[in-house]
Amino acid sequence: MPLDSKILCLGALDAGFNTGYDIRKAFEEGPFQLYQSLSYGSIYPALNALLAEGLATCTEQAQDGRPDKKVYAITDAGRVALRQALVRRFAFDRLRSDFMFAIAFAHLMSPDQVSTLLDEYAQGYRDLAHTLAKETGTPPPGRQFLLDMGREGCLSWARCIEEHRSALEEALRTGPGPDDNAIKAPAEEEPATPSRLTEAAAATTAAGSP
Amino acid sequence: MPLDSKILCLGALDAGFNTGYDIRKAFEEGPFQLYQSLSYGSIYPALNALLAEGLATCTEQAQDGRPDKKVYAITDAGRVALRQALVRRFAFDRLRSDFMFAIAFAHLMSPDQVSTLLDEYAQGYRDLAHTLAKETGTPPPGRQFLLDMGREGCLSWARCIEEHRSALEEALRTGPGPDDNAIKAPAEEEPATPSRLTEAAAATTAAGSP
DNA sequence: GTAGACATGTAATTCGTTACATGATTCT
DNA sequence: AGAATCATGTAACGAATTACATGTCTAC
Repeated sequence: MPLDSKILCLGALDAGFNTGYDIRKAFEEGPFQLYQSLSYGSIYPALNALLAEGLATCTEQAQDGRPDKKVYAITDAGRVALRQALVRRFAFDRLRSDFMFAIAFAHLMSPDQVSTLLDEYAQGYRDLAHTLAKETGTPPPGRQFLLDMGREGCLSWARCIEEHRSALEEALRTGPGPDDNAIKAPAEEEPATPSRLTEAAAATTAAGSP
Repeated sequence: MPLDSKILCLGALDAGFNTGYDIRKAFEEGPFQLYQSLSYGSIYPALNALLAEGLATCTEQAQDGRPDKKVYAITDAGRVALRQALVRRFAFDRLRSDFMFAIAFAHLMSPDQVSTLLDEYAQGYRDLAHTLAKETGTPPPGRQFLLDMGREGCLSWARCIEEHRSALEEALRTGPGPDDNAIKAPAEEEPATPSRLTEAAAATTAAGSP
């Protein structure tokens, strides 16, 4: 039972993001980007649900050039619900990292590919730290904590990569044939036919592109 | 297009986890726990798909007391498919942290609740680091990198919490009425009736429990 | 005796994302 | 002219978790 989209929206409203469009930005580029994600397809239905349950109010605002806006606000009932959700026991953090999983199989890649991957990965975290550093204003202590942890966490993760990559890259250079084991002796059970092989490779490539 | 369950299983097979049961442990308690998750409901169908596509082989093994085992092995075609998947451009890491999101709303909690939450959170990461430190053997350099990063990353995140919590806890003590804003002046638009209020609170509570 | 480890699998449900639909305005 | 920003919403789709179903053996 993780925090669901309704609670996430309620939190965003409490933090001062008051339209569907703004809420998405809060999770995409704003203070919550590191810790949760939420897209339009979840936000707008959630907002309507909150409205129906009396946890939020809405005032429509016509604008000069721009399309009409629906400005939402959290109600007292909404704050009660949010507080209630914050008392529950949380599922522990889950980092979904395709990068790290991939690096586990460095022995299947060329050393160059590994190095490029590590460059890109570390840079991604440094960029994230910079983005978070740009957040302005004087938020309440909790959100300040969020930003501080985000900045430092990203930087120290990037530093950690740089500290450990040399050992990895060294091991790949000196270790057993790093990349040449492309086709080892075929397994004796079920002799994978050439047709099967290409079929499988083609399927994988096709699945990746669209 | 994140790495899907088939690729994840392929990776686990390459890493030497060769039954559905073992693969789950690799993602639950083993070297991958920090970076990906996968449960039985995904693993067994994925394994059968890999078998059908010739990316893995399977030998059934009857056992003394225990139930029968299906021992899988990655094929050359499987290794090609895995390598192919590792070349793609990855979606950037996404940390799902209900803890951190909750702490953003520290101003809605009692200082005690915040402190308890932070204790629990930091301890969770220290425990994780210890679990990872217990991993034995001499894995290939990529998996060693995974373990090293995991241990240090968890520890430095825990340290980061301890370093920043004092500022947060201080701000909550000295700041504006920390917890007493339970019910502020009702919003003038849409005067939330008492019936609506309790209704909403009840609905939220009910939604959380089952 | 009862809880937990070992072991595999399926089906329903719950989610959320992606893509689509619409449309004016401003910046390049 | 074309791309990007602002702005809201829906429907189809995909993917994973949860719960269910089954059964033995060992350790407390």
